[in-house]
Amino acid sequence: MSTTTRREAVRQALDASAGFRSAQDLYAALRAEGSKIGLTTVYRALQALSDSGEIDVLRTDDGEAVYRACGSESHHHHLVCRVCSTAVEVEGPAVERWAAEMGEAHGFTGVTHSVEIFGTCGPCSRRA
Amino acid sequence: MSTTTRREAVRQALDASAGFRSAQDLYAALRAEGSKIGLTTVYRALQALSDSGEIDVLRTDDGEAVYRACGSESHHHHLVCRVCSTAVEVEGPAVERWAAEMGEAHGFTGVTHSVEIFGTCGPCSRRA
DNA sequence: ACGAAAACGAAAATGATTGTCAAAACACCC
DNA sequence: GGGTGTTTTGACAATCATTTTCGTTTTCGT
Repeated sequence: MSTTTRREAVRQALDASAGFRSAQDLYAALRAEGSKIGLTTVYRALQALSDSGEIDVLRTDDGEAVYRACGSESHHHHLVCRVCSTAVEVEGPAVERWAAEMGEAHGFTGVTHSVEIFGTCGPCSRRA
Repeated sequence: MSTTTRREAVRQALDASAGFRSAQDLYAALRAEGSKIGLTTVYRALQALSDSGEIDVLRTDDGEAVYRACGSESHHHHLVCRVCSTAVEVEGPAVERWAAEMGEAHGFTGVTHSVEIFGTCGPCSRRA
């Protein structure tokens, strides 16, 4: 195929969806499209993509890792639908500042934070 | 004791530590103290305690669930040390408001959020 | 085209968490 | 004290996402 091959296929599969998807999920989708890709490779591609900061990762409540290709390369957070897992990128300068201040105030160094907002999106709410 | 003995044992083990601990971890600690408790029971106790809101749960980056007995019953977040997992409870009214607003602005309903701050605490920083 | 190095994929291994199920602890009544 | 039904418990097996392992195939530089 084309360039750094299979990784591209995974990235495209992610680009094609608006929300977060699990590795197993992406694997199934790719196989369904006829790709002969292996599960191992999907995991490796996702690992590489998240290491290089090209995609975002988070953990669902039941411990499964889910991934998403994001529009902006800069720091941001997500508003995720519990039902269809569609995600909207949001920013909150105040939150960044607050987190940094809290860390400093308690003598912590190398402070980072994780913020996710969950809810049911409009369409899914109406459908219920 | 009305509220089962085993659950109490787990709660006390949690109370005794300042940070987040994993189920496996607590199980090992209890066994080390001579308790004949089973792993299954530890999980059941933690489940029950978190269901009733008596303890907080979060997932580490590698997907393991960790628990903590918190001082306040009200909504709050944590500043957690990456090294020793000691946790400080913090509040951020501004963050709560921001999360709610974001959800509303995008037509989401039943909005909740998860916020955790990570860093290396003073003592652990110095030790490095 | 040729060999080293990197990428692949199938199957086995890992490790946390959950399900099963029979035994033990308990409650309540006689 | 003895019955009897309910709840809790824990050893062990089952699940399931994620990792490892390890040949095999591709990619690349020359």
